[in-house]
Amino acid sequence: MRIVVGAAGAGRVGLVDPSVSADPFETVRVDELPAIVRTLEARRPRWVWSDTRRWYPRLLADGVRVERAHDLLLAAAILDQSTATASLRGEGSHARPQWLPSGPVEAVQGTGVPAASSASHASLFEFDDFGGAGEAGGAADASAPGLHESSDLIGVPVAAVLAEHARQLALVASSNQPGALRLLLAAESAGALIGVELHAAGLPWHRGVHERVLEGELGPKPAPGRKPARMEELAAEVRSLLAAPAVNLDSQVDLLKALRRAGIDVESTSKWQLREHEHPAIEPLVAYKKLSRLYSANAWSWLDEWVVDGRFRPDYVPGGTATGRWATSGGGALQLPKNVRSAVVADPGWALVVADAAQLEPRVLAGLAHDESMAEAGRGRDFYSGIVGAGVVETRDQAKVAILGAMYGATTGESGRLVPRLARAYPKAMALVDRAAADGERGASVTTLLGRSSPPPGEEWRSVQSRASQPEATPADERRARSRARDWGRFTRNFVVQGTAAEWALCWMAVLRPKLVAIAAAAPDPDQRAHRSGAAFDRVPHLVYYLHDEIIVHTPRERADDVAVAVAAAAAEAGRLLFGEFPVEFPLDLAIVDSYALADA
DNA sequence: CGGCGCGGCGCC
DNA sequence: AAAGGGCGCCGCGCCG
Repeated sequence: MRIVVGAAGAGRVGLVDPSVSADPFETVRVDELPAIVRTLEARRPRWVWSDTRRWYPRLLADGVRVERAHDLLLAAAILDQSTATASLRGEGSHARPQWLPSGPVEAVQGTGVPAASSASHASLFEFDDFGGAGEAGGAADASAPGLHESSDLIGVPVAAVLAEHARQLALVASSNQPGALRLLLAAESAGALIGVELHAAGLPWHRGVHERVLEGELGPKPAPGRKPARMEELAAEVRSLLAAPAVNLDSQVDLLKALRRAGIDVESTSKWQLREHEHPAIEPLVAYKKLSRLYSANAWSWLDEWVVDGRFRPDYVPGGTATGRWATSGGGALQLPKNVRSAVVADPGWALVVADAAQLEPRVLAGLAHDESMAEAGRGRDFYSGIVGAGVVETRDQAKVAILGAMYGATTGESGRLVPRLARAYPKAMALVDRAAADGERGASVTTLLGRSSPPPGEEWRSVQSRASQPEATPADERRARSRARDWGRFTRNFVVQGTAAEWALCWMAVLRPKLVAIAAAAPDPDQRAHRSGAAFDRVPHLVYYLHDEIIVHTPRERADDVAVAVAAAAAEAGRLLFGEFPVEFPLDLAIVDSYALADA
């Protein structure tokens, strides 16, 4: 059963069961929505709405979780780009509606939900009607090129939502691969629910532990306007050793001049170039840069801005990148330096189940290409050792750079030299990525296993290519065109692997999520008040972090073993959803820990 | 003053 | 050790 949700006049929401009628079976005030959703959820519907990131925080704030959704915004971004639907879209009934922003998925402003509390959230439901007054008029603005910060898709009339849902179902049904697309849209929509839940739940963050890390590396918190003591010391040392008493180490231009005057022949100030030179100033300079990064990105001001009541709540953007990986907006959640991860600490009585998929991308490639030899190398624990065991290369490090080189399109260095050996051992896998690169080089789209397609190259790219094919093209034109073509080919080569890996990860989480709910239900908490008070995650194991191929579940300690079993089972199920009975394995590195920092050990 | 491109670097 | 793909955030420095 599906229930389509949309605006139905001033301050009201209409609920439609499309299998029965196009007219709402229920119309409620917006503040009544959580209650009715909670009731109807017992029938396990798939909720169809314009934009999960607009609708779901308001429900979750009242403690209402939903199991299934269909996110029209994310689904449209996939369907309107996919080669699987290419022959159908565009005209007539397949035209994308004007209320649906085109272009990449962007951050939604103002979805931040305060820490779960029992306060009334009625005010969170006040939305502008479709085309109504105020900034939300963007929804009715046919010229709107992208997703305006102010556009508010909860104001779209339920009839328009229903029509778009029908359009999408028709596109899927008449596509080249309806089964795969259905799975992708379900997984993408589950990801949207999870993204909102990750924000609402927050990552448990221990300010004291974090501050001890900072003091250990940087020294005490500096006074306003000052830099940390350890950075000042290193800066003074560098200035002295470069004989450049006034150089500003934070200025790339300034620093580069000083380095060259000191006889260090570098073209940039990047760490890897510096490391190729011998000079006493280099070690303290690299140390300064590392501390500078920590100080500006993840130190005291980051703590003040991002950690509230012991939780880090980044804004996740499911579908935020071309390949289907997520992005985040603010907080840098996907770039947390390893040395501050010790601050991720389970609540008392709780544990963290940390799991990452070992060598996910090469395994996905083996499955995509149906390369039995490559899958065989991954059977068991360590994929790279399997390649060594098969006699393809001599060392694990070689296996790793060769595989990365094959997936990223390396042409030079050790990686480039090793790739041909990989190609001889695993011709099917190599042919798949080579084909993806060749498609990209001629400007064609490539498509993941489940049907997400790469964006076309831009106008500028096409004009560079067409200029090079003119009779009067110069050798420089041709070189430039070849170079740009190969750049795009490296993108499409990686796209199919990275994008399909993102699909695996979405399926992993989508399968896991109801298992976590079931674990809580199987051993109900004696104290039920927490649920009724509106806190969605009290006593329930729940996802608190997601990083491309890695997840963290925060769970009552006595449920941690069950959670670990569920996480592993979900990984195996995800493999079957994508690759059926093809024998590619997806082993996890999994740990039950109090602190994220302990999961690496 | 804010906006933006860039170099650099954190993560996968 | 970097190389090859995907990102976001920071400070700097230039621009209007």
